[in-house]
This record gives sequence, structure tokens and C-alpha cells, in this order.
Amino acid sequence: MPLFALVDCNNFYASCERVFDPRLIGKPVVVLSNNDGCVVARSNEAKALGIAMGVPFFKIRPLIREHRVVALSSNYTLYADMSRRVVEVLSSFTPDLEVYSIDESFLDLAPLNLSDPGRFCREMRATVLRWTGLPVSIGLGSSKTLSKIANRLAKKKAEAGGVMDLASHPVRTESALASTPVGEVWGIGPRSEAKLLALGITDALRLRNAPEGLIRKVMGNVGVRTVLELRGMAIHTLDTEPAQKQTLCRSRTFGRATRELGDVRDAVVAFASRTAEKLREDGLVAGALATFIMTDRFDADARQRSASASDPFGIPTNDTQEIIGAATRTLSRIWKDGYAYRKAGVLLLDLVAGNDRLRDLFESSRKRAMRRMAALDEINARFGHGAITFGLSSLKAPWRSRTNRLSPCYTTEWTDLPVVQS
DNA sequence: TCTGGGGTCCTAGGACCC
DNA sequence: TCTGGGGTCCTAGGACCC
Repeated sequence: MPLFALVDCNNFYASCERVFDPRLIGKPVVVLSNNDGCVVARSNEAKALGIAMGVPFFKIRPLIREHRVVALSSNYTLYADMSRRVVEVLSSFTPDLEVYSIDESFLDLAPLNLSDPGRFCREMRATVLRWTGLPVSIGLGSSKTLSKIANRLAKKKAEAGGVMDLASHPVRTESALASTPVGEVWGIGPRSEAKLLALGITDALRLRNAPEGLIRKVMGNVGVRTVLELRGMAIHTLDTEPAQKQTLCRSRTFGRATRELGDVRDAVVAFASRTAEKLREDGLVAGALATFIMTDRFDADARQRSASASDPFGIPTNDTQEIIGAATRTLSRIWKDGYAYRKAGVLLLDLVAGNDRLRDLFESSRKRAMRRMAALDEINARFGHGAITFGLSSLKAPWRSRTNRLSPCYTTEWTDLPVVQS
């Protein structure tokens, strides 16, 4: 029987910022999404002010000023590197580890045969804090869903000291489930929550005890799996090998809307080019590409339109030129004048490992293209991202995101390295 | 003035086949 | 008055996750 530990970094993005700028410690901090649009992370002090997850930044500006909340643009380069460090520390404790998201990992501790899993977790927690500067919380349970609930309580209850063990503690588990609102259960989103509330199933304990047939009727098999997990059955297993990606997407909401095909084409070319780079980085080739454009769904006065089209590649590819070609081709098929477009994106589909792809008559010209792409990637790696690009991407283009509050890339750029003053 | 981005899995329904 | 049943594959959309 597996023993899941869910290790989750507390307020991850805000904590990363604090590691390199200790002046932020003790202060309310929020981290913002693309375009500095909404709040995607909050320090405890910011949560205490009632700032909700996902709230549009402009709506809380008065609050920000009044309480001197520090607002930062998100610095994904920094967060990704810090995430890698946390995983490295955790891997030194056990190889049975699944990286679930940028700030969460599931571990299976059962193979370690620990006499005191709680103590082991407290030690892991202290080590991550010492070696990375990041505070984490750890929940223990016999299923992933239960370890999620344990983790939530580890964060909420100060006396837990960052670790909550629900495995083989039936009484503690009952009261934990009773105090967990049903909408907080992993896998229960807003839609299912509404249906369950209508049935009087308000908390995780009631969900656990609900008849399977009823749950199947309102939520299908997905819901039944959640119920079984709450009962302690490990339906979801540990997935140590990250599954191969099936799609790869680059999209952005523009800094402001545009009616010009030229603007949107520039953006789509840039997205296509970035998807191609990412594809090569991951050692993949794509079998098809889709491009989508849409107007501003929040602008009630604007005429709305959203369109997409896809094209297969004859032979799966990761060649930037080919991918840009397909993206501009599909864009011209879906383009219609007279709309103010606010968002666009490029999706690569049917991904397969690069060396699995079919060979064809044009293999040698393909090899030249591959060498060209390898050179391109190397130059960009050496001289900075964007040193060589396809097409002209003006820095002032309207589709560029606004990120006015970006912190330095402390750990990945020599020029941003923190300096210790003596 | 201002509302994110990148994914996965599941299901229902249509097209098609014998 | 009457119009099968069962299977597969594909796609779009729903729901959810962080």
C-alpha cells in the first residue's frame, strides 16, 4: 500500500521573490500574471488583507496603495530554477518522486519502511528550507487525494508545524474530512461543487460517504474515483516518468487590442518561433499545428469573434521556418477584418519524439534544416534569448505584454547575480 | 486603462463500417 | 406501415488542475 507525501511550496512565487529580496519578508506581497493582469500568488500577509487568488489587479489598486502591498510581475525563469532546486533536495530523500507542478511533488514513502513518517517529513521540510530558503508544507495520506487534504491542513493549522499525517489515523482523518469544504477537494471544480451542494453534500466526509451510484450519475466515473480515493484507495498512482507531452502551446493576451493583420501576424510568428524552440529543447517533432485568434471577451461593447484552424505537416517537424509557414498560412485562413483582436496563440499537436519520426525522400534537405536550427539555438543560448529571430518583432508592438514590475533573474543571468556587500 | 497561460482527461455525438 | 445492432475512430467541448 502506498504512502503518499504531497510536498507543496508555500505561496511559491512570493516565497521565491523573498529569498532574494529579504526586505519583502513580513510584508504583503502579490505576484501578477501576464500583462500584470491578475494576482497569481500572495504572501500570507496579502491573503490576510482579503486579496483573492485570480482577482484582476486593477480592482485592488486602492487596497495595494493603502496597505503598501508589494506587487511584482511574474518571473518564471526564476521560479522554474527554484523549483528545480527543491526537486533536487527532495530527490536526495527518495527516488519515488513525481513532479506534479512547478511547486508540488508527490512522494511515495512506503518503500522506505519508515517507523516515523511524520519525523521524516519534518526533516525533509527543514532541509528544503535550509538549502533553498523556501518553506514547504507536507501532507501524508494513503491516496493522493487524502495527501492533498492533509497538505491543506498542514498549511492551515499553525500547530501542525508544516506537516500533517492522515495515513493510518482514521479518527483524525474523519475530522479532517468533515472540516474540508467539498469544493476544496482535489478534482471537485466549481461545476461539480454546485451539483454536490444541491444534494446536501457540503464537505469531504459527506462526499466520502455518498453512494457511488449517485456520484456516478452527477459526476461520472471521474467523481467515483475521487470518492474511492477519499475512502483511502489509491486509484491515482505515482507517475515518476513525466508523460510525453501531447500538445505545446504559446499564446498571449495582447497589451492592447489590435485590428491590424500585420500586428497579429507578428505575434503569431513570434509564438510559432517559440513553440519550435521549445519543441527542439524537448527533443520532439509536431505532426500538426493550429492557430487561434480571439477578441476581448470582457469588452461587452466589442463585436466578438474567435476562430481557429489547423494544418497537418506532411512529415512531423521541428523546423522553425516550416512551423512559421504553417502558422501564417492558417492565420490568413481565419483572419477577418473589422474585429479588435486581443489574444492569439499557436498550438503544436500530435507530438512525437524527434527520432521516431518517419524518414522521407527529402531527408538530406531536412538534415540541413536541422543543422540550421541547431546553430540558431546555440547562438541564442550564448548571446541571449532573441539574439536571432525570424521576422521583425518590434519591441513597441501593441501585442507585447506589459511587465512593469519584474524582479531580476537572480539565478540564471550573470548580469542579475545578487551582490553581497561587505 | 486595467480580467493569465499551459496543460490533461473524459464524454457525447457524428461518421463510417459491416 | 415500415427503417438493426454493434463496433471503431475522430472531434469538439466540458471540466479540472496548477
